[in-house]
Parts: sequence; structure tokens; C-alpha cells
Amino acid sequence: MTTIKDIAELAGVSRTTVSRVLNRSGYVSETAEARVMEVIEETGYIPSEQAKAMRTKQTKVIGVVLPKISTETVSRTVDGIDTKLSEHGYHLLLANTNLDPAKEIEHLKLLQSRRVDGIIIVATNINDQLLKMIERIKEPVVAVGQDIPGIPCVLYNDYEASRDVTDHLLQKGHRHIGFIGVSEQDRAVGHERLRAFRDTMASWGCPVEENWVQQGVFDIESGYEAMKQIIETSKVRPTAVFAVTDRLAIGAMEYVRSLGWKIPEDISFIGIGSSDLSRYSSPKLSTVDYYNEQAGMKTAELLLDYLRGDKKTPEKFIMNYGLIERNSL
Amino acid sequence: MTTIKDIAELAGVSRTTVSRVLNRSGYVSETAEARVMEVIEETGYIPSEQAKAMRTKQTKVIGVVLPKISTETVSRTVDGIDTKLSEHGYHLLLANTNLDPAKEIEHLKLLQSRRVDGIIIVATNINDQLLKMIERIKEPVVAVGQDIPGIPCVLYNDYEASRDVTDHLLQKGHRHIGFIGVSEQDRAVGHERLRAFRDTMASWGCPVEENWVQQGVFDIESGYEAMKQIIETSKVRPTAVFAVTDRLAIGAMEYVRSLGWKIPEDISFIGIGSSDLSRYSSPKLSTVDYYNEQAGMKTAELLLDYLRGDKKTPEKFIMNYGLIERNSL
DNA sequence: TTAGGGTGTGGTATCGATTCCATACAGTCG
DNA sequence: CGACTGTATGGAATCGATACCACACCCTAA
Repeated sequence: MTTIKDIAELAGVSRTTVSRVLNRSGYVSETAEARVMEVIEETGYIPSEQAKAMRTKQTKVIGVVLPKISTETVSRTVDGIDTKLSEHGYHLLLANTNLDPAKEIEHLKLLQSRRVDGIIIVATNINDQLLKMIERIKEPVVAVGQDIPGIPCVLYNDYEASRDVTDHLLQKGHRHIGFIGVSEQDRAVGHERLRAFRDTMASWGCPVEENWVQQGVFDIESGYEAMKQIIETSKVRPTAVFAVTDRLAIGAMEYVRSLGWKIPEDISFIGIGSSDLSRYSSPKLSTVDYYNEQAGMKTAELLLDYLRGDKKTPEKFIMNYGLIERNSL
Repeated sequence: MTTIKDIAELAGVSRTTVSRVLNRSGYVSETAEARVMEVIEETGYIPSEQAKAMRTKQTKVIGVVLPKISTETVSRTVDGIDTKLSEHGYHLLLANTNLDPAKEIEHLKLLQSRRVDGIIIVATNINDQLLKMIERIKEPVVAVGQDIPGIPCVLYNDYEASRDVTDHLLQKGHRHIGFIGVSEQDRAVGHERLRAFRDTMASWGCPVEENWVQQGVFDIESGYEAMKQIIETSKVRPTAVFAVTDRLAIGAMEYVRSLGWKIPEDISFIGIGSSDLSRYSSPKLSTVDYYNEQAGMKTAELLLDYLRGDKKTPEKFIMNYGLIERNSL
């Protein structure tokens, strides 16, 4: 591998001069610059960011901690993050946790050992140990999709979105509404959305039968199973079902269709996520668009502000959302 | 930031000894090791992979060049790649090109400047300039989803898959078959799949009306438009349509549904990709599963072999595929 | 007694860049 | 004419780790 030293020798100048040409800093004569550029061209020399980072203490790499890249929400968010950060010369280093708490901590350490300039945490569950770990990190850390105390976050308005969805169903005349959620360990998706559902139902004076509320695990199959539970165990069957993710809703629709029911005549559905799936399911699923890509971009901006030292106080940015009504209700 | 020097001073030993403790290399007395470990624990010292890489010439980072992360095919592939590589202590550095040829070259340079240990190219279009660039790269380069001469590749069997799909439609009795493709610049998806389609039609003695063959650009909308073209311009309307991606097929189905046609009674559809969409569209779309995640893992393995120096000759690995018949035909 | 091998430790060069400091020359101003 | 400023260049320290080499010690076998 050719180094700056080789270039210097071939061009008959010192390493310092080559460095100056590379960084357009200080004084360099035109002849010297021309010679250096020529040699660089000939040799195909590419300076080592590594060695550069060593001195400048800037790697221009941002670590991204995420549960799984191959989900729409996450990959869209990462797309937004990358769009914004690459504009500023940053690269993304992936840290896939598969939602394993031990791996999350390990990955945070690994990112630090690589001296990333900053870390973005995407929709990862938090626990006390993780929180302590994050506090000790010197580099800027920002999060998207989950509220982490003490650090800047881009948050989805889970409570209000869920309230609006429930409200919408109630306004449409539904009084018996099923709910397919996920583990309440997941604060945003599991806890907040359920809380808003219960609150809104209560504020309309609508009791919620316990069997109407079921839990799945983020995939289509578990939506199917949860719906089966609702239908088979409920005393009064719901006329509408609110699932906290599109996949769960799609699974739920699958089940009632297997019973030969008509959607939305016999039962209505709504999800959250505005996935591609929701646009082309049958019938088209009503949902809530969380604008993940924009959220990713906003998160990147928050991090960039942080890196520039503009803001020191943790800022919570609440994203907008859009209710999309389609044929499923 | 604490360094190995600080640890050495605090523990009352030399940097060398600390290094030996860190790497379990050479001889270290138990007392020395204990003291060093203690200090490391207290200070929360995390060694710099940066500096380490500087000496060892190994960054343990693999660059991944891809067109866009938020597509099912790509994100699944990356998932597979990461699963395998993280097992061996490698991290992934993302390089998003948005299919911009200039960016591809730039990204390859940037990855080299970061001294990645290897590069994986995911489903990116190739052109002469890119090819020359790749040839000059000293680090191992492998590709998945596109045949790049001279380097190990994991390839999808586009020709055979497309032939099987066409064959299947023909065997079902269809003789007028529409085809929605993409730019032939894209060798795998655009060129090969179309070639197999034409060959197979020809081998059955079925002429193909030129208006049956339309082009889209990878999204649902363009599938819709392409289908519109087919319907509006064909002299004889096809009874089946083969779209080279699920999205195009979904868009195409959308259009005929907007005409009030029934699928598969009035017209049949099949796509490629086994996307989530295909499983939950209406009707469920027949498709071909390319096993992207496995392909990603296989690609990672190829790269690992390469890194170990096991193989020097470029190896082409052809992936299997599975035809999935659903209600759309 | 001495040569040789196993242990344990530290000094120092090195990786490839940046950056501070020193030096040198030319031109300008008071 | 001396002081100063602007231009151009190179030497050497530095970033944080690894790794080679040298040295010191203790033990054992010839």
C-alpha cells in the first residue's frame, strides 16, 4: 500500500507538503502541488482515513445500533439517517442486536472501541443496565423511536396516534373494539399505544372486555393467532380491531377472512406503520404513517447539532404522524 | 480518553505488559495481570481498535456497497451478511449509492480510504468504469446478485428461474403472456430475465407481441403504468403477466383490478422476490423465492474464505430458488 | 560451573497521517 | 539598512496501539 511517505519521495518533497496539498492548508507552490498531484494520480494513492483519524480524533463514522435491519421501519429510518449524514461526509457502522440485551451492551462497547464520532440508537428496548452504559458514553448519543432519558430523541407520538386511532373507530360508531398489542416491555409500541387505547375507551365510557386485548410478537402469524384468541374467547365480539403494527393487523385480517367474514362489513381493521403491505393488502389496510425516513433524517440532524456543539441540552423532538384511511374501515 | 499508557502508569507496569494482558499473548505474571485488569475495570478503559488496526493492518470492518437499504431484497441480504460476519468479529460499514454510478465509484474509494478488510457489493449495476475500479482494488471484493467478472459472486439463477416461470405459465395453458421488466442495463433483473422469457416463449413456438413487453423502474406505480400500456396498446391481450419483481406485479394487479377484472379468472400474474407483499396481496401473488438472507450468508462465507486466503480463484456460487404458487394463477 | 531454556518485563521502532515549530528567501516599508 | 510580512518548505513530535528485541532471573541438565 502506498503511503504519504512514498508520494513525498516520488514527488521530491516532504510528507508535510503532500499533506498540505491533500488538505489544501498552508502554503504550497504551484509547481510543488502539480508534482504531488501528478504522482498521486499515477500511483492511485488513497490516503488512510485511519491514520488521519488517529491524529485528528475524528473518524467520521457514526455507529447505528438497531434490532434488525430487514424490517421496513428500521431500514427506512436508516435510509433517512444515511441520507443526511452522508451529506456531511459521515459513514454508518452497523450494530445489529437482534433485540438481545447482552448484545446491545456489547455493541455499544464495540462502537466505542472503534472511536465512532457518535451513536444513533434505533428503536431498541431499554433497560437499567443499558441506561447506565449509555450515560458513561462520552460520544454523542441520540435515539429514534424510543425515549431514552438524558439524551436527544426523535420520538413518535405513540400516545396521541393511538388515541386518534381509537377515537376514529369510536366516531365511526364502533363500541366493541379489539386490540392487538405487543409486550409492554416495549414502552413505545407496547405500553404507550395500549395506554392510549384504554384511556380513550374509558373517556368515551366504553368498557373493554379483557379478551379483546391480546398480545403478539411483531409478525404476521402472531396477529393471526391473537385474532383467533379474540374471536374464540370473547363474550361479545368486537366490530373493529386496532393492531399496533400493520403486520399484526394483516395477520388478524387473514384470520377473519379464513372464517369467511367480510372486511369492513363484518369487522373493521386498522394498524400502524404505513408499510407497503398495508397499501396492497386486501382490503387495503387503514394505518398511521410515522414518516420513518423523515424521522431518520431528523435524528441525524440532532446528532449533527450535537457534534457541532450547538446544543448541549437533550432535546426531544416529537414527530408528526398521519392517519391514512383506506378500505379496511 | 484513557489510553494504554494511562493504564500502564496506574498499574505500575509498562504498556507492553498491558498489551499482553489485553491480547493474552506472551508471558504475564498473575499479579501483574490482576493489577492491570483491576485498573481497566476502574477506569472503564476501552482499547482503540483504530490504533490497533494501525499496527496490525486489520480493521475488522467490511464495506457493503448497496443501492438502497430500505428494500426487502437488499435489507434481507445485508441481514444475512451481518449474521455471518459478526460471528467472526467483523462490522459492516454502509455505502449507499442510490444507483448513481458516480457515487458507486466514490464510495469504493471511500471504503478503501477507510482501509476496510473487504468489500461486498450488493446488487449494484456495473459499468466499465466501475469494473476497472474494482480490478484495481487490493482488498478482497465479492458480490451478490450481480455477476462481476473476475471476482467471487453469489448469483441468483435469473435465467433458469425466469425460464421456469415462463414454462409454468405455458404449461398452465397460457399462450399470450405479458412481461414487465426493467432496464436491460440491469443485467440480472433486466437482461437475463427477459432473455429467458423470450427464449422459452420461442421454444414453445409462441410469438411475443412487442406491446406485451413493457418496462418499469422497480416500484409499484411503474408496474401499474406498464400494465396500463400493455392493456391499452396490445392487439391481443395477454391472459397472463410475468413481472420481474413482486412490486411490479402488485402494481400491475392493481391496474387490472381498477378495470374490474378478476384475478386469476380474467388474467394471471406472477412476480419474483417472495416479498412480504406477495404473501398478503389480494389475491396472494405467485412468486419466486430467491432466499436472499441465505445468499447474504453465503456471500459472507465467500468473503471469509477469501480473507483466510483459502481460495484465490474467483468462485461463482449459484443460489437455488423456489417457485411459490399462490392464488394469482 | 556453565550453557541453555522457560518466564516475566520493559525499551523502542513502527503503522500513516497531521501539526507545530524552525528556517529561508523575497519583497516592502519606515 | 534593518525590521517585518508573506510565501514555501522540511524536521520532528504526536496520536494509541503492537511487536520485536534485549535483558534479567530462576531452574535444570551436562
